[in-house]
Amino acid sequence: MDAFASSLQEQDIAARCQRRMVDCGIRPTAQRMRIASVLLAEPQHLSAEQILASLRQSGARVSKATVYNTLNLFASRGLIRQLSVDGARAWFDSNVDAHYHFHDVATGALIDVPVPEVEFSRLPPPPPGTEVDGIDLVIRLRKTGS
Amino acid sequence: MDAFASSLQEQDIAARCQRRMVDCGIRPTAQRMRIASVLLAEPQHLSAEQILASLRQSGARVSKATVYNTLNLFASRGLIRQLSVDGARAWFDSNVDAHYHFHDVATGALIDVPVPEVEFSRLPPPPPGTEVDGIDLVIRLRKTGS
DNA sequence: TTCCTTGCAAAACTTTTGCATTAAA
DNA sequence: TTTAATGCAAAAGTTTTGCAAGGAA
Repeated sequence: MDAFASSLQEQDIAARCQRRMVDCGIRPTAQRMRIASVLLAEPQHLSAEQILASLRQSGARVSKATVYNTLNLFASRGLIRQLSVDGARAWFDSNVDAHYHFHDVATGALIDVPVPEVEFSRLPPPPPGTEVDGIDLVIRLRKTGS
Repeated sequence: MDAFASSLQEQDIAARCQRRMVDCGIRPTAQRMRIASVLLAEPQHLSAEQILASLRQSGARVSKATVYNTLNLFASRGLIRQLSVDGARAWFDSNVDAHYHFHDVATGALIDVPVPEVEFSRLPPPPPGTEVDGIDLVIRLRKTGS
């Protein structure tokens, strides 16, 4: 049993990470397991630096380059999803099911919006030679009254 | 008459830029006029570096810092709109009227989608204490068949 | 004079890359 | 043994900032 998966819950997460990585054709190395276990522990949005900090705090020995390269690998294989909500940095979403987002610009908070909460009664046809690959919807929020 | 506004059309653009800057409470300095004239010449999406290159090519003497600072000023005053479609860099949209975008991920092309082309028959209520500040909708496109 | 704006260079920040080392199949 | 993954440092790319100089009110 690995040191980082000491509790039953952590073992569950680790097992699920490994299964999903293999399903995505990703070899589950030690570092990739650590990174996946942080991000896939629950539905959440984390930056590369947040993930690196979390790994360091838990004593894991993972380099910055590996974190970035691994997150790019995960995103390209569909294990996670990369978001562009602000220009400052990339956010990685552990929820790859189709969904949208609320974005509180003041706090930076991102909140998932399930697909059934949004209905389009009209959408433009894609330009000739193209088809819709996906829809990124971000509902920007401000504090009431401001 | 300024060298950069030699044609009648350029004078029109310059006059419109000046009017809009004053309306937004922005003092129309020489550099700001040059930057606004590039971006506001037509509805378009440009990066800071593209604007800088365009200015340099037309012989304007504007520093990189001023381009970035001015674009941020314009965006904060509502003269232009900053877009986050890819993580790589910020895009500045000369069209501040509400609208959405197609985004061809392969080519990077951004195409405006007018508001009437999209209808929402259902939207989630904003979380308590917040209200909707705006809706960013990006319809990602891929080449047909790929 | 006073305040605002600009330019330059340097710094800050995020992300990528080259390459030697290590680990895995 | 052969290939793939990792770590480190350096580089690359974008954006911001400190500060001196210049320009407008």
